[in-house]
Amino acid sequence: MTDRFADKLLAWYDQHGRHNLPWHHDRNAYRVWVSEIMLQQTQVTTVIPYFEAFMERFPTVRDLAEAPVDDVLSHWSGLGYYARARNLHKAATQVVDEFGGEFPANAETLETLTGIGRSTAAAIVAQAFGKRAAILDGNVKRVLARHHAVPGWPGRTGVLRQLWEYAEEHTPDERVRDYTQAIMDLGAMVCTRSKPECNACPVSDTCQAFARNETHLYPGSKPKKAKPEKTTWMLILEDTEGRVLLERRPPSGIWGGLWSLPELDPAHGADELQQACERELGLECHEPELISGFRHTFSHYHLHIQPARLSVQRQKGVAESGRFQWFYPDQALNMGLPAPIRTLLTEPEQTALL
DNA sequence: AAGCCGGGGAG
DNA sequence: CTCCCAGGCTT
Repeated sequence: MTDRFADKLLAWYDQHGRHNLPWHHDRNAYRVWVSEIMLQQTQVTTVIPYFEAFMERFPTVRDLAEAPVDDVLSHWSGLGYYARARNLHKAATQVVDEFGGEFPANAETLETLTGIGRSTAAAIVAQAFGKRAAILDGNVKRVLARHHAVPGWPGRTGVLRQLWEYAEEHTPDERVRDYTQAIMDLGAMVCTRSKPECNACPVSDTCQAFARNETHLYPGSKPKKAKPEKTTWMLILEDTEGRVLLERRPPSGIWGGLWSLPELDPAHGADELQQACERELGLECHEPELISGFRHTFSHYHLHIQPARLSVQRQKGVAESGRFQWFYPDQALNMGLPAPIRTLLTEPEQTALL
């Protein structure tokens, strides 16, 4: 490239970039790696408090590798995409067992670690080791799609390949660490999704979308499809000591590995909950108290959650075996809970009359 | 190539 | 409400 894209970006970054994010301090491969995983599909402002707490609890990759996965999930609770946490824990053991606790300094080897793909590997190589590597996250996709007027949704293979080519082309040999931060900062602060501040952009003079006054057309938007609606009963089962029953979710699938409330099929009417609890959970309960339901939206479907509280008078065996366990409220809140379940257990719930 | 996998910020 | 965020894995 002869348009000095990187030089202009770096000059802007020196003046206006974000130089004080938590993972910029005490920079090492471990901290960079954790931040990159947390930042996948997650905004910076959301990540910051999670990153701080996580580093307090797991200061090194060995601390992480030696920790119970439940401990890792509890620190991920509310952040979403929990496979990231499971993969992070697994990768930590890989780093310790296969690489003696030292992160590999090249992208190809980093990609053998669970949860690290092409862009994350490049980010670690550049940020932690200062070696040349091209990244392509959501910010960079938007900047490059506009700058080169690349049509189409970046989820399409051809569009993605074209963007990777531009990403490689613009990545400089010098100051790669600053450059990767600079192009992400530009995307986050100037070349924003809506109403970009092209007046403040250091590369607007060579931006094709800006020249055509068509920044709003790039990048192409994702084709949307309707999300199915699902419904479930969520049971707040309390024993005589004030403990609540939680169920560990299967290791894969939605909320994989997290502790959640026992559920019942929505085909059951409210008047059948007592029987169902006894038959399916082995719990003799009092009358259910219905709590106002709410809708929770996932990336690919909506879930209507209908909570019901039942006092348990006698256990007849089944529960407290395998995946079911009783917790005192403060214990429960220290577990890896899905965000809506945490809210449900925390907020003073409004009760609806049956 | 398309689906799966969360939760929240911002408009 | 919609859109998308420092994506990767599975099918």
